[in-house]
Amino acid sequence: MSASTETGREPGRARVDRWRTSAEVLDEVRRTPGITRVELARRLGLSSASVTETVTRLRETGWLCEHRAPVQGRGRPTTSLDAAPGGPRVVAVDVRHEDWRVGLAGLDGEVTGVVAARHDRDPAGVTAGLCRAVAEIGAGHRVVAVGLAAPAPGSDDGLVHATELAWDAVDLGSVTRCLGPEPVPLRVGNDATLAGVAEARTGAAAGARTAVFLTVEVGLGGTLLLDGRPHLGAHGAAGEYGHLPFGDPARRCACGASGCWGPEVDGRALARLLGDTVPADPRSYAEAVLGRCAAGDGAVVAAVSAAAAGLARGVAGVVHVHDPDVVVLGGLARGLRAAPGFDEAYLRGLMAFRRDRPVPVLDAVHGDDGALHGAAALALDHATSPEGLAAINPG
Amino acid sequence: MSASTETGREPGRARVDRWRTSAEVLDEVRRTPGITRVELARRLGLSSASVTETVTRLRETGWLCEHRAPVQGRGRPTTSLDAAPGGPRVVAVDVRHEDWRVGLAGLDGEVTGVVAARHDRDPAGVTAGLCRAVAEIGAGHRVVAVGLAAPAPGSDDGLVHATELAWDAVDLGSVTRCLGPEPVPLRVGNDATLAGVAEARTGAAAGARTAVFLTVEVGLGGTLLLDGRPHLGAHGAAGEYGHLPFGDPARRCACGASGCWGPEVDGRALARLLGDTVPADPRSYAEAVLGRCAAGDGAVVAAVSAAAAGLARGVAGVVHVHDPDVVVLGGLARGLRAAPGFDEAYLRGLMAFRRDRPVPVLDAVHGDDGALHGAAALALDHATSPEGLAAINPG
DNA sequence: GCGAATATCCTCGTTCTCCGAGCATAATCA
DNA sequence: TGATTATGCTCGGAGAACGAGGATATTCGC
Repeated sequence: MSASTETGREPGRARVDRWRTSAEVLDEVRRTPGITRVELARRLGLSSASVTETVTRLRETGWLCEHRAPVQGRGRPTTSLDAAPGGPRVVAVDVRHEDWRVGLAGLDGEVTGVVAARHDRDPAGVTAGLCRAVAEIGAGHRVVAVGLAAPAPGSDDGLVHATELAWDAVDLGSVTRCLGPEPVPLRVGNDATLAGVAEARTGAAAGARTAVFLTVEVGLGGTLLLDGRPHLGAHGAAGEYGHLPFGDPARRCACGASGCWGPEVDGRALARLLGDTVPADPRSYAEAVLGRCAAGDGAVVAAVSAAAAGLARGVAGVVHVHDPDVVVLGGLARGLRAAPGFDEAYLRGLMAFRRDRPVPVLDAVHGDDGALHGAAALALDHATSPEGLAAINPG
Repeated sequence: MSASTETGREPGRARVDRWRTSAEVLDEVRRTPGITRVELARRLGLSSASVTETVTRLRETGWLCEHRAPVQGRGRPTTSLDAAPGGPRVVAVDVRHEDWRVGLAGLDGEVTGVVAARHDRDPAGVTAGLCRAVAEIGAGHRVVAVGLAAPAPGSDDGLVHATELAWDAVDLGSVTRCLGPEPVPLRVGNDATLAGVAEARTGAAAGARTAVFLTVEVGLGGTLLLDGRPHLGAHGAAGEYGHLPFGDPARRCACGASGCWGPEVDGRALARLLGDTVPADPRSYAEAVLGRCAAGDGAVVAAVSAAAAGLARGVAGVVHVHDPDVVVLGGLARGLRAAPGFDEAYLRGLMAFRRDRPVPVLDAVHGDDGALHGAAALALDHATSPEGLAAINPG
């Protein structure tokens, strides 16, 4: 409806469609590295003849390599498929409040050769620095897409609106132009969203059809992941779990509403519970408090437990709405989950029928690299889509 | 992972794939009845040659009919596509607490010839009655699928687990066997979910990419709709919005948790606010109260407004999480939305940046027929999918 | 150690979708 | 009435997936 500008799709459906099976094969290999040809044929419902054809093409285009699979029993041994070492690459970028990082990833999604630098939030400076780093990292590789994580909603045109960095519409499109004369597509995603994507692909929620990722930094954010893809909402603003009114209705939130969940579980909440003044940097304040909690400071333990209970109660509510396979907690939420009282509060918040088999609540495994790894996944998603493959392989 | 039983998909990918474009065409015609061939080609990126081929096939298989489109200007006039009058049909069934209804629908989704009867929740009796009604309504038509709405989670095997009807695993598969020797697929969906589907297809949320449907009966339920498809969750238990802890944490809910939203906005909440005893039938009690509210009874208006404010506050929270294009309210929620104070409480509950353009909150338009219409949509979804079309058209 | 059994891979000819080009058709405009 | 314009139809070609059958590489049994 609203995409009338994008529908100038010239009749080239067949050009794209011929890569559809290849895209599905690459998806399976990403999901299950080392998958055998036989298993691949079974999952996709392809005949062995078609697998031969498709795999041959993906080997010729550099994506896949094959090697003998360990023999299982009688019969001719099959081969397993993996990302080819010299294959196409994507560049992953994570722009954070005070620094940025750039890395390189292949089909397996592993980010290597990470380069980092601090920045002063000056758009021109950041752009120039990123350009250099991207060009340097991508040199000698066939870079087919760039994924970028930022404290900003997603975008495909390179315009980044990051209010936290005071960036209105900074054009980061030039970052891809340093890679060569050929245009390289750039995908931008929200950092918390992409951290969730990383967990859903290769982290604590790997394999989950429905997963919820929640992270506490300053406030609380997250994303609903369906088959590893984040639900972004109508305007890319979904996932504001921190502004569910689970808290005290009398307490105003900086967002303009009241009773918000986020300010009840982060560093500001801990300061309030401990009688401290509002911390300038709630993130590091909270880390310090969690450290004292682990050391066994009685008053601190009580405060952290109170925040943890508030977090747990809300997680139960979120479970009721989404019915996920798993809930993954990132950032400070991991520390709160470890606090005494979390599990009890979680069970108490669940509907009775769920208590026998409560939805698992797990710690994120990507840690600080979640957004960067998610950015690589975002770029690979594009590059391995039928559209992306068709764009890379003309003719 | 868990669907290892279903993967016995014999290499027949091509058999199914050849109907993919046909399925897309049928989807477009459902979305936009009377769509022209030119517009169709534009949206799907098809050449006119391919449109000719696909439309010819869908005319020959009875799905579509064509007639001259009103001329726009110069040039050869195009034709518009519609559901063929004599085309394939689906049967829609809605099983409710005390009665059931059965109707017939074509590609346009309009349910006609509805037959209804009361029942006593006896599985055998209901099955027999439905069988007769389905056979009678389907007689003389080419019925290609049956959709069934029930107060139960979805299923594809005909086994219905409806705790509210005290049905553990009632097999309604026989309902489709009355239609003839050929097996007809049966799809079962939750009634509230399907009411949401109906709104997302042809109701207040038509065209929305992301929509939220919330309905208040006894308690509060709903569903998140993505491109008209409900998010069911890992176990089909998603959408328990009524058990988000938006309410008073001191108030225990029958579900086992506390502070649940649902009991704060339904008939039980109204009774509490008015100082009445807990009503035996909260649904009809609430309707009576809403009637007195409309009549202007002061105390009643205050009570209804309080419940409406609780509903509105929670709707704002749900908006923050899902960022929908629209929120649709069904059941008693419509009455609450009309109460004084709803809009103000909704705006107050929203994050400040959303208040300039608040996500619209609209009344459901399908009324009591939502679940029945959604069941028809569910059946049509299956019948017009590539798999469904391939199953109907052998060879 | 060697043939039988087994499971997989590859080759070949067929089928079917979608396409582009060119022509046919049906309206408006002058 | 003919020029213009937009659309539909026909036809041959490109390419994906398939089924069948032969080739290949392993284990099993003796």
